[in-house]
Amino acid sequence: MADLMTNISIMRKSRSAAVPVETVLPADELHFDLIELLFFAYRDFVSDPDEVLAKLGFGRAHHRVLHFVNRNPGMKVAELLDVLKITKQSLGRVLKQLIDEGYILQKEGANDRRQRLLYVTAAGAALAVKLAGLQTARIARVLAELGPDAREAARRFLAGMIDAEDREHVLRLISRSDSLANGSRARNGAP
Amino acid sequence: MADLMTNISIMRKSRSAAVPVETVLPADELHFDLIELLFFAYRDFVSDPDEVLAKLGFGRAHHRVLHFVNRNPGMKVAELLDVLKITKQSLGRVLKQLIDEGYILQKEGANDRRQRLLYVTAAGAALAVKLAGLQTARIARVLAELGPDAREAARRFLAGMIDAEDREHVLRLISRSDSLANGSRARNGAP
DNA sequence: GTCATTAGGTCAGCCATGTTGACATATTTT
DNA sequence: AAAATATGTCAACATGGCTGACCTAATGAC
Repeated sequence: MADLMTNISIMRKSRSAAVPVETVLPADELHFDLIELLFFAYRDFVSDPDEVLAKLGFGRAHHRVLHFVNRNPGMKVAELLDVLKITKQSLGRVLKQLIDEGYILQKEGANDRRQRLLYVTAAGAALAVKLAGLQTARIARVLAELGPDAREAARRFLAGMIDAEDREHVLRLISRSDSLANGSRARNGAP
Repeated sequence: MADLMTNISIMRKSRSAAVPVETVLPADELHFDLIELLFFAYRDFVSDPDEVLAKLGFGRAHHRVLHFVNRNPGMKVAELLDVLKITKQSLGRVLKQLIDEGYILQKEGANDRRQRLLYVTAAGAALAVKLAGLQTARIARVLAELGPDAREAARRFLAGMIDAEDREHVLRLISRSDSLANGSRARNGAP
């Protein structure tokens, strides 16, 4: 623990020095504001859906599953596991409930009959859109307040925050969903 | 559940119509990209601290407590509860561990002796700074990639995402911490 | 055609962190 | 003296992560 304090001492000294010292991470440049803003923003960002979900006996875990299945109709269980980065046992619990209650259904893969491709039902799509609508309303209000460049700036900042190794994969997922979701939802809404 | 589908139908129709219909929330304007970017960005944003904390037997809950106490030396338990928006029982569990393991300590309030004012110890400050440094490194990389306006744009976007009722309070907390943290950490590091 | 691999499911139990409700103690306020 | 406040604590429960073990069905390699 003592070695950790060394950093602090270095940082204090660098404050009084006229020229910047080669500090590991100057305390005065810690982005406390953005760290805390991310915490508060995310907390409130998920709070609107939470209320709706609670009435249905669902939680955030259900929301994530429903959201990504809605956005990627026909996705494989393995893909969903990869996106959510949870274990199949954790996924299994919430997925089973969503299936039992009629929000998601599975179809055998055409090529590979081991696969269980995931689709939202009509009710599932409705709920997913309702929840996305709540979050969109919050986002849209902010973007309207901030002007035309805010959206792209937010996109770039958030995309940059993603782990470099995952970033391309995630961005591809997001844009692939963009093109898929509208066309396929109409066809596959109740497959 | 049927009434939920009404929205969908309206939205589908608005797609094929030449003129925009008065939709509740057009599906084509749902901010799916930002919704998902926030999910992935936040997930990775907390992942670096998580690894460090896990080695110490702590979790995210400990991180939040340590962070805000470090940033607001001498804050009251009630204030911390208000910021974190959890119950005192939940807080009590993690706070007790942080105190027992020497990262946080309490002092009786000078005016009101019922109060237990919270301070980080030297070890607590070191850990808090270390964790903030990890998150700062991620943020700094992004800001450097995006140019000089990115920081203010991110601040505005994230601040706007906070519930309107809380926003002023939170922003005051963040700026109050800015002015407090540096001066008081030196004085109160080991009170 | 057999066998290893893959996709997925399931059971059992543990852990972290949130919740409610009830109650205790010390201190301050009225 | 009584009421209100700040904090702590016990007990019980829910959610949603985790590991480990084991199962079926289907595919792919040889």
